[in-house]
Amino acid sequence: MRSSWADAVENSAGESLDNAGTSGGNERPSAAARSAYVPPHLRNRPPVSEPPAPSVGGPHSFNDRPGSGGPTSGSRWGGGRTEYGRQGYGGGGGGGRGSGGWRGRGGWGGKDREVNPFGNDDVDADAEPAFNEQENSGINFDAYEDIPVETSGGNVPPPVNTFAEIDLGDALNLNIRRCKYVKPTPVQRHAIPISLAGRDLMACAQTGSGKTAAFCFPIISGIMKGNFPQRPRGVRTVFPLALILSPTRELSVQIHEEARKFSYQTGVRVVVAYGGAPINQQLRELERGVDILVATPGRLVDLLERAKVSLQMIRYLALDEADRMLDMGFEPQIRKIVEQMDMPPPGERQTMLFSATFPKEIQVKVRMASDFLSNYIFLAVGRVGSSTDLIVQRVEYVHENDKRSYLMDLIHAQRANGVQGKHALTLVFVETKKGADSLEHWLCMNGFPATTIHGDRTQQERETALRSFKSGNTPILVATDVAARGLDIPHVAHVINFDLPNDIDDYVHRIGRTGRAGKSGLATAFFNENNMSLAKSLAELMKEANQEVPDWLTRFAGRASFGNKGRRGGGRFGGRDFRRDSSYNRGNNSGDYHGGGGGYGGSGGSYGGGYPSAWD
DNA sequence: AAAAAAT
Repeated sequence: MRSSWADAVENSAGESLDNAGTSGGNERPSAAARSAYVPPHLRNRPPVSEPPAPSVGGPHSFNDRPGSGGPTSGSRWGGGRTEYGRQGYGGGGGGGRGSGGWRGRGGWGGKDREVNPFGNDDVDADAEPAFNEQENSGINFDAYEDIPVETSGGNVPPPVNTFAEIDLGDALNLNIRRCKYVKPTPVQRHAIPISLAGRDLMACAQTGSGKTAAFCFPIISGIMKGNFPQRPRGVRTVFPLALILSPTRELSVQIHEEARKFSYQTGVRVVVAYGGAPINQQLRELERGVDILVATPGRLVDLLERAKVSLQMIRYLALDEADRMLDMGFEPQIRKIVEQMDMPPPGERQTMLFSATFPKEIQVKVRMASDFLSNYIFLAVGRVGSSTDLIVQRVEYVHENDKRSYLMDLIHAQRANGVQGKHALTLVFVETKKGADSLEHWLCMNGFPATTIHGDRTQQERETALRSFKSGNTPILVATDVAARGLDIPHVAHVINFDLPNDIDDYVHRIGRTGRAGKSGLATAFFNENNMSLAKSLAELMKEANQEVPDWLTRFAGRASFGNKGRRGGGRFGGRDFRRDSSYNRGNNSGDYHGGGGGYGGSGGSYGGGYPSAWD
């Protein structure tokens, strides 16, 4: 009954933007309207009219590598980009509030004016934003109806239904309109009031559901309205008020781009710092003043050790992809930043942890209740577009040696169906950096325009590859897990797990690169004997998302001898508050959380032993 | 075991 590869791709690719699978949908934009959609983060770019004509040099002509004859975008620091570091605009400039900190030195005034991150369609801050586009927000809100929401902790502020209900301030409200956000997504509805109330937060919301805005809005609003002590001047150290950490450089860049839009003409300045790029330009940006610093951990530690940045004025700390930030590889760095530098302790700062997944092990191991958070609220918003029916998930048994030929079938089917191109991007995940290079080379040799992103490439190559993919010039991107989390790439129609990850959470994040903003997508996985440890959790995840689970996978999942772990308390939500798990409210663990960090509010008693665990 | 993240 299951159809062939080619059928699978044809069927899903043709409808991948239409078969959202939810009821209603009568207001879904037409195909024509959709193709006119320009995602927020691309609206300030020069229009990509036509891809450069492929040079006659063969398959490599689409490659973005140096000397390959592909499109040559300017490098971030090579002067090719126009949206950064423009000088000589004359004086004036925005600055919603004229007090305090670096603004005393001139703020946006002086030589440079704040560059409009919304591009040319927004000529004047006072003018009515252009609302003549077909789409309103790019978000399919039909997909967000009846999302299960779980909150726990004491005195949880009630959710809001509109942005108007929240007093975020005029300047920020204007930017929300410029972003064409008409109403908050579920995670925003719940998280923003919690955050505005000053509460710490651990938030689980599925991929593509608007987490960035959920933590940016309260931070920007708080900085605009807050009265902060004058920050030291005349020293070469800068004192940001907010810190946003993320696990990859590209994600930090993306968060920075979003945050710049949200903070446009609010007087709040956002700066990004990450490795692999020359530090001097980042230092110059910092010295011009910084309220919100977006950074990757390594570069931030470097800046702290050089005393270029001090965290002693931090009032807001946000960890995006927080479970990744606190896993084995990152935890020491994060602890150093959060606990061993000059950052104020929990309670004196507001801490927000966001992720689409929150394995219980992370919550427990790091003991975030007492280490990172103070009297926090746990929020879980059911997955939309990630492991729901918004993403059609397929898994096929493919031996290692057959993978390339299967991949070729998939891509051929897409091309034959005429859906390859700018609006049907294919993201292929592999396990290793070498594997990524090798597969990219093979695809190019076979006439398929592919590029690759992984940690062995230079930062310039990585960013060029991502741009080339996003623009559709190179509609196939081969990636390692560096691209698994957080990246918002519109028009990814198909995620292929050429090599499956070992961890089901990584799978969730990977397939979440499609089905963004309530749109649907397709995810295909190649499964073989090397992936047995994933069988049980994968089968459970797919079943939970109403996906068709092949019989052979169900059989593998049932064999305990494979050391299957199952889904670690994932359940209907992206995660759950470990405080609700009875096993952590008994025995020697309980003291860590009830006695340690000041508890978690008045309703704590209801989480005593014996709480029925519907998810374990 | 691999990937990511400072130089």
